[in-house]
Amino acid sequence: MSVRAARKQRVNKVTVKSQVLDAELVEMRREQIVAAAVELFSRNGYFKTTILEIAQKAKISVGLIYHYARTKEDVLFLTLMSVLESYKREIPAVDPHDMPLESLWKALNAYARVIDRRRAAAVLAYRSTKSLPTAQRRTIMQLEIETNDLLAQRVQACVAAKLFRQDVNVDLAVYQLIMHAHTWALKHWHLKEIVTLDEYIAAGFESSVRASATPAGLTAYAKINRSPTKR
Amino acid sequence: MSVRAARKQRVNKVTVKSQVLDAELVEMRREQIVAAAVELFSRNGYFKTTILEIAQKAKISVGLIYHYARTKEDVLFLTLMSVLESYKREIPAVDPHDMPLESLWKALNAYARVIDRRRAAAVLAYRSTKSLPTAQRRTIMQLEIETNDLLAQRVQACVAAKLFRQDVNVDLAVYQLIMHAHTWALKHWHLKEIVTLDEYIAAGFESSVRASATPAGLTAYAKINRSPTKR
DNA sequence: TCAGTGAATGAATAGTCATTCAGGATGATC
DNA sequence: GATCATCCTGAATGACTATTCATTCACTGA
Repeated sequence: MSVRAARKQRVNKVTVKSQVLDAELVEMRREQIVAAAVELFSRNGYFKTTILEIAQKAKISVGLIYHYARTKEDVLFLTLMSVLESYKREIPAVDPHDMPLESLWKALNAYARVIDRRRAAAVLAYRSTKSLPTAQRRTIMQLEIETNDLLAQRVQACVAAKLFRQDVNVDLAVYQLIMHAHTWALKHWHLKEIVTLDEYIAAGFESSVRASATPAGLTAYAKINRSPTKR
Repeated sequence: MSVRAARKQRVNKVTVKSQVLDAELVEMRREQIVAAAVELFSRNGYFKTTILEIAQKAKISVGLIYHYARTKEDVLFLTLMSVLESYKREIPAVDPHDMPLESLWKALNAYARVIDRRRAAAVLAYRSTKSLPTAQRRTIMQLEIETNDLLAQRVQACVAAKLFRQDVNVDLAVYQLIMHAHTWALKHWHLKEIVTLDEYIAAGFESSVRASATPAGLTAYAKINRSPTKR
């Protein structure tokens, strides 16, 4: 658990109210709405997308959207939550057979690859989070921290195993990894010209290891680097 | 000059037309408008900011804005160009007395510090560039590349001096430095809790050096790291 | 068959805001 | 002091769109 997470404030779970009672139906309809919204928001931005367009793409009426979300902002919130949750979900649980460095490598890989698959959505999060009311924005940030913690645990394990120096700032190291992945989406227009995704991920991991590892850690890294685990 | 820049397409200089003839006046008024716009766009976002608000903050009439810009999008373009130009301007010329690594360090420092001073504006660029018509967006990207080239030259110098390995991907290394600085603005809400700006810049530089340097480079780095140049 | 309930519809409402334009002000030139 | 060029103003226009709500629909159970 990261320093930051340890002293996180209690955040009230922010939920979006629905007029519809059937929970299963609510989930289904919201998925439908969110699927349409992700696409339109990603392509045209939040403000240029109209509720009518979302309704049409989701094949429901304008009015129905307002049975499942109170405002357009609610739709944005549901959309961003769905995106960020998919990122978090994608990071695999720690495989107890894996060495700490391997485990970190796998997590970074998985994370960077979801970002790659949903690049437009990743950019959307940067463009639009600020358009949310404070409470909802905080919930988004909270989710981001929870996702980071999944990486933080693995970095921490590397420190514990003396593969990383004892004085590394775990939180900062995690942020560098996370942002490396985000950058792939944010600057894809340029990066795609100079490296492949695989090279890019490998370069980011190498940077991170070189910056933090002990001699033992570097040896372990050299081993991973040769093995087929690193596909 | 970076690989990318070498094969850049010729980009027609995109300019915003003005009804007013006096060039000096145009510059003055636009500065006035942009100053107001940066503040409002940064705080409230492009779409939530109205032309009326900009006019009031700039202490001119709504109509006058339309003498100096054809559309609201033009105002956004002028605003973003002004921000990015200020970033570029801030990177000092290479001091011929400096060693290559020192020169790179100074550039990163200067860059990260402008970003810090104008954090909200840096975030604005990420939020709003996509709201621009294609031609203008391309001009913005072009300016970003030109700024990166100022760092690329210095990284290249490190390679030439055999302080960095011959096989480093200069363009990629530059992007990591640039994004490190941007991240300070994008994730300031979290980073400010875990490091100071100085620590943050130093950490980014160290990562970069550790990732790219030859043994000679590491020695040179250790020297800089002790010297007072690194304020 | 029918009353009752929750879902779904989409036209109407109510506001907002970018953009225009008819008309002033100022100062230079003749 | 009349004419013209240039700059400036802000009320009026015309679109656009989030949100509402009166109605309709579909189903359930008795």
